[in-house]
Amino acid sequence: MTKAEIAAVLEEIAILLELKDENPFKIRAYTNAARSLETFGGNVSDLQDEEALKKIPGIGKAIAAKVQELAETGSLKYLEELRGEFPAAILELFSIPGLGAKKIKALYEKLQISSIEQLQKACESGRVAELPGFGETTQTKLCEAIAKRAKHAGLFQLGQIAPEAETLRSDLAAHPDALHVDLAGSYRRRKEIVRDVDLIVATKKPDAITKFFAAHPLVESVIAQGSTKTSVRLRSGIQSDLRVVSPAEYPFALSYFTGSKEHNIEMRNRALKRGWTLNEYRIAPLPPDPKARKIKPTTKIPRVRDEAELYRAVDLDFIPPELRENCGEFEAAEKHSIPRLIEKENLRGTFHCHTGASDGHNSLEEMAEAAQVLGLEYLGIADHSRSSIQAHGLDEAKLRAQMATIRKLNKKFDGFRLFAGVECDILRDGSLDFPDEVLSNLDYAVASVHSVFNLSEVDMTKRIIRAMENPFIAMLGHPTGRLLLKREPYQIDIPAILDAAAATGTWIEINAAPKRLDLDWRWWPLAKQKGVKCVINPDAHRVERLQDLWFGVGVARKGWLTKADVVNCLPLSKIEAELKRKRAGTK
DNA sequence: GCCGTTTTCGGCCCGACTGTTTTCAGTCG
Repeated sequence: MTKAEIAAVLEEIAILLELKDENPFKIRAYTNAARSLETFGGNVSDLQDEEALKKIPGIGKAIAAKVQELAETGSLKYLEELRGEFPAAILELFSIPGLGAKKIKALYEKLQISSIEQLQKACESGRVAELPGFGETTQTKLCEAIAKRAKHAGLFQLGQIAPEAETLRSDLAAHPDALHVDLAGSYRRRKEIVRDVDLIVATKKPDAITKFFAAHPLVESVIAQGSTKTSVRLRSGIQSDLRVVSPAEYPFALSYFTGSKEHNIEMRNRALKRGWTLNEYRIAPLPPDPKARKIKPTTKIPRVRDEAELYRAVDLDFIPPELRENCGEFEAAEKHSIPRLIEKENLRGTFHCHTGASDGHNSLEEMAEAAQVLGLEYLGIADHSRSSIQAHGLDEAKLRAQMATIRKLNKKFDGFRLFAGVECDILRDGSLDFPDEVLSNLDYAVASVHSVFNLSEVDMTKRIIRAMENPFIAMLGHPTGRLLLKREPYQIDIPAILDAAAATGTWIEINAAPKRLDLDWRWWPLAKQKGVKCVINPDAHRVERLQDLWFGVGVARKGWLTKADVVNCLPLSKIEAELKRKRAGTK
């Protein structure tokens, strides 16, 4: 069982406990444990050691034993017992907005409804509106929600919604009554998957901003509208929430709605320890507790005009939004050891791009031109190799021809260079699609898996490590092969891959295409610790997509990487020597 | 069920919005 699968089981337990009307804090404990496990950087094999498990925050004795049982046997008796108490389809009701555990329980007990289909019938016959706590409006809304369910599946790739999010931000920022505007939420934290788009606006005229937002051309329908919060559905199907606050409240609102939830809880705890209460509007002194035996000393509340001052108020250095996942950022901010994270401007070139020669859309000249417009000093061309038939992979002759064209083009450039490479398929047994004498003529090669995804973890790991051991493979492309929200990663032992990368001097790619963002940010602190170098590549198949590098930088920042960790932050004058290092045997 | 500078029991973030109520429960983030 994978980590993600085990986390999903814990989530399911939480939902079933909710249906049983269990102690809400017990429910939260399971939800917390699931989240904590998802962000845990270790290996699945670590999950079989109860002592190691208990060190993960939010996992204590009881949950550790359950995770261990899952990791060892692939099933869990406790879960089976819980599942036995409700029909299986009842869980799908949680995907309907407006329905939570209490209402679902009422529907089940009073009307024996345990699936979306049954709910739809009951709504149509008017039986739902008759239940206590329900009404005509609720019944109509449920009907609408069921009809729209497929379109609003609720999860989106970051890159899918970035254009809409940025448009809303800039249009709100241009409004004369908007004093500050920011995108918050998981978008600001650069999570690879987002559920909604959060916007915070500081203003003295909240009504004007709210009206402007609700009437924006990107808004399809208004879900809820109050004095401080407006929720809408955008044309793409994603939900967007706007909060309007006063300028004084702005830093608190921005911080609060940026999250993550786990990060916020820790922030509040830190405020509580100082005798304050922190919410989305302000820091205030704690109201006196009549039960307290002695009066708690209160620290003077400092002035907070921006997020940096908010962190300073609780004795922390500023924490960049990408790190706010409660994964060690508080310890680092306390010790003044938050690294200076990589920025988009640090990138000087990139390596994994395609042209019309394989499955891309633009010529070498067009790709080179676009890279220069972005301010890059070099661009590596890595079209597909011959085995990738579906992507019109290049045979040896075509590859040689492309190489010759690149050499010729390079004579014309001033202060810019194209590197001739290939995205070489890793075949089933770990051998490469081209022999060494072909690879050795290129400036570099990316090795990637594009076929036979269903090997066992052991075989897949061996296969990829064998490819990495080839001296002409400079970097490993999209290491897990995942397609976000579409295809699961293949089974692979990432720590072993990282060890091999460190031992062979092979760079690991952050594939910046929004559908991949692979290798995932959660692994990079471990990679860095092992001395593995990162390379951020857009895997661009057309000129516009070179800009996906921005998403890759977001992943690197979430992975705590600095410009020293990312090889393509090196200028043209230094990168060539780095490319030759591995094939020369000097790592 | 987890956790610990109010610590091994007794807390556990908390405010906005909606709809069904007539002061609040449920849902959501």
